[in-house]
Amino acid sequence: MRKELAKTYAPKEFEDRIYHNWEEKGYFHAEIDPKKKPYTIVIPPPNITGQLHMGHALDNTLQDILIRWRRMQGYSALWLPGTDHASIATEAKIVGKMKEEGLTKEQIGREAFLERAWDWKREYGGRIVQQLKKLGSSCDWERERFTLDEGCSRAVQKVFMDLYNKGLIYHGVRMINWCPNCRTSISDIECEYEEQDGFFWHINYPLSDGSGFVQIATTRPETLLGDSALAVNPADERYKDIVGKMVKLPLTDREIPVIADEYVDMEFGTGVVKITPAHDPNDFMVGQRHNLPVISMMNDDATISADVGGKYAGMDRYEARKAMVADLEAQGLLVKVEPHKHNVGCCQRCGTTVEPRASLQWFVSMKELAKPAIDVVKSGELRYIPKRFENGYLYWMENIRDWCISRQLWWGHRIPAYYCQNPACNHTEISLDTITVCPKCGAPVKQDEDTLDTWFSSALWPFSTLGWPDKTPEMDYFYPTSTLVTGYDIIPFWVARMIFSGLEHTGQKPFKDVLIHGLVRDEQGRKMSKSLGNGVDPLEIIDKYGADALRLTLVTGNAPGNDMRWTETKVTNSRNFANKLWNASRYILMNLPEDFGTPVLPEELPIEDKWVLSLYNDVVKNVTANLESYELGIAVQNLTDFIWDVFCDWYIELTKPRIAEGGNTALAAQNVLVFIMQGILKLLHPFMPFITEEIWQSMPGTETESIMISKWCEYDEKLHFGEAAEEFSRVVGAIKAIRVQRNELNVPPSKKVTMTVETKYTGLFSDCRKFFEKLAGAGEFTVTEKAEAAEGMMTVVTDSARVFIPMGELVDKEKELARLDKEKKAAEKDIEFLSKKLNNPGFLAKAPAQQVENERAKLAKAEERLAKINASIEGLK
RNA sequence: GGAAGUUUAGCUCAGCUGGGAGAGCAUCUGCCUUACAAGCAGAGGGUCAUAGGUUCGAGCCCUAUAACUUCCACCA
Repeated sequence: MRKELAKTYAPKEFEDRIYHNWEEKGYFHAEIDPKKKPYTIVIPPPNITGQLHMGHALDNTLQDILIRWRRMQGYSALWLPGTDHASIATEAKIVGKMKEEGLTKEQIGREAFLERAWDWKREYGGRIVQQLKKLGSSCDWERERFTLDEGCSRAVQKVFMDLYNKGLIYHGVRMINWCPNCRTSISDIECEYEEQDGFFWHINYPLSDGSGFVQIATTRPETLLGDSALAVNPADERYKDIVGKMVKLPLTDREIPVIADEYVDMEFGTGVVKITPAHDPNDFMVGQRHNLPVISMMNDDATISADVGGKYAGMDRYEARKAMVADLEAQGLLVKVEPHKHNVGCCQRCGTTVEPRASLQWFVSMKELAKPAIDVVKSGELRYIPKRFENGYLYWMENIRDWCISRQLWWGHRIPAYYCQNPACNHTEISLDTITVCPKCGAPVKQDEDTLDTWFSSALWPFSTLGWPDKTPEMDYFYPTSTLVTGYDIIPFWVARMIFSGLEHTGQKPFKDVLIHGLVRDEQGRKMSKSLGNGVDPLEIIDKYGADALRLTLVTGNAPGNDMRWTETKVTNSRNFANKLWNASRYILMNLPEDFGTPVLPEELPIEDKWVLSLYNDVVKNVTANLESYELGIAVQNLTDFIWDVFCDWYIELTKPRIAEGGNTALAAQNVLVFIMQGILKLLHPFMPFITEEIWQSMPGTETESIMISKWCEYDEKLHFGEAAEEFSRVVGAIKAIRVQRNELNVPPSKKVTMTVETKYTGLFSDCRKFFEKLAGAGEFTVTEKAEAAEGMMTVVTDSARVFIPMGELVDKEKELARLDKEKKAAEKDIEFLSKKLNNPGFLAKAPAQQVENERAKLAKAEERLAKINASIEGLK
């Protein structure tokens, strides 16, 4: 039983119902099917702390379009969904919540804390999934995964162990970025630089031998407590004599040497640098070269440590800075203070100024892993769309630094390293299973307290979700995945790491294509952000306009990799299009006989049917080709243009007189209408899944109960009627030209006028009489091979016809002549342009034959038009 | 300091391998034509940032310049 289509387009009435129905029927589920080719997308797992924003909406719309399209094409299309545990973000949320209760995580301990975190995950982790469903995402929810679930955890441990055994993971003291607020290390890319106004403090360090002072300049005077040396450039004549001498470190009783190192820039500051190996990456390297002690002067929360802090111990870093500067000034060691703009590293998550810090952490050694990941892109085996994003990727990979993967957090994958507590053994064992005693000496072991960077687990996402490290049928069938869709902002964080991880652990690239999209910005082109409060909530938009309108908006006029601006008028346009489609369907449905079945195209088709079928057929080809090349914006443009301009504004109008007429001509029109409508719905389904389904289910003769499982359209040679299409465009051209003139003379559309058409295509125009009546306001209508212009007649000239319309006083002879003269000039200009081209020997010799042929045809048309204009002018005179 | 992107109609943007510039919105004109006023029929509006070059032919390719944006690096 077909469903009646509601009178007005009200997406809220059916979107949720349809989604539930799809889910119930299991259409989202992808099975391993040897008869089908696989097409796989793994979702960029949203954070469990996240709420759906426009970036998600765009990202998931693109994925859903690709998946739905491939599914309809007959692929076993798997869209594998899941969420990310988001270690720092989630832990911060839990810690924040506990703070409200007056608790810290240390107070309740690791186990209780993790319990709370899991509770939180159970309660809120599914929010984003529900929101993705609102968008229409056709993910295989039966396969939903979580980066911290058992399988993913096993993959993480296995990878950790393998890399460790290969010597690609090491435990060591290196310079890392420390966030004093999150109380953890963060990786280099999690550190964002921000220009801040600061100061340059010039400080005198007294020479130990009392022979004077050495002036240094620093932006972080408090780090002086960790100084191990002063450094000058070996080539610097100014300081030649002091190299090797000792200076007294102010505010302390330590003495430190003056050393010489190439690293020092003679031009900058005073040419003398204080070396603080524990708190600056460059100083750390200088320190290593000169065997300087690494003196840590700060605690985890950026307070001054008790070991070296003296009276400043326990003070916050900025408090200490103030106090120390005051003390230096009091001692006369502060020379001057200059304002200084500099870039300060900030924690990507919380914005706190990070503290560079030498610290014992786990690292992935990157050089060797990066190499195949570079090759696979360079060789074109794995491609970015658009290609330009390969530059940034390759640059990053070629200049890769080791990846700090340990985090001083509890929510995450605990590092599977066990340290023997027997100092004489001191063995480190990496184990997939929990162990309590050292396999070497039998002494008790202690597991590393730290967890791994969230991105360590997301790097394995394309294969950990398919069952790796086990050899699963899923791995065999769905891996490597087909397309990864994501924004350019996480190429280094995620895409790059998946690529080298996939190659290293599975021996295969994790995906074939990476489709990159841009950011959705606000109306003024600013990034949407929480702090600016300029974000647009996709759920509100769905509520107001429907998910289809939102999806269409996000994909229309957007090229891969480009940012787009959000404006609400774009959504209303999309909604208007949906409304158009809705009403076109209503027109078709209300004009069908009760017993209408599957549409069948008659053998003999009238010319307008051939015309529209031909154009439709082209759309099938173009939409498919543009989807193939990831030009989703162009594909949808092809579709909407055809549906609105050709199908609705022309073809449906053309069918009205035929349906009124009844009989065979009506029946043919009904069949063509339904045939094309079903095709359009299918082509549009990936972009606008809900409305197409709702209409589909009210269409007669559909091949499947749901459009989701219908077969994608294919270009059909039998529907190509090139000549008929060309011929019918003459009629369209004439109707358009008549409309222009009527409009110009302010003739109301309702006023019927007498028309005499002079043309050599008399059969064609006679057959199309009803269209002139319906669409051009023709009353009496005569077609002849030879007619004459006369007084009081409007003359409409096209390439293929002259239309004479007696308008009485409405037509002023002089004005008519002037208008025709203008058209004549235009035609002459065309002819001149085309002749010049065709008389150019270079053009004739070098342009492709088809091009020359096109230009000749254009010239012939222009000449024909000119002849008609001339004849009309003569006739009027 | 390095790299990339953008610059096309008043606004937001398309324009795929080079063949006389497009859409939507906005503006103006006329229409409640029995699917749709969330609509229909029309109109106006562009030295495709600038200067060179390649080519028979350039919005598209090359070089330089300018403005804006972003990413990377980060000098104490």
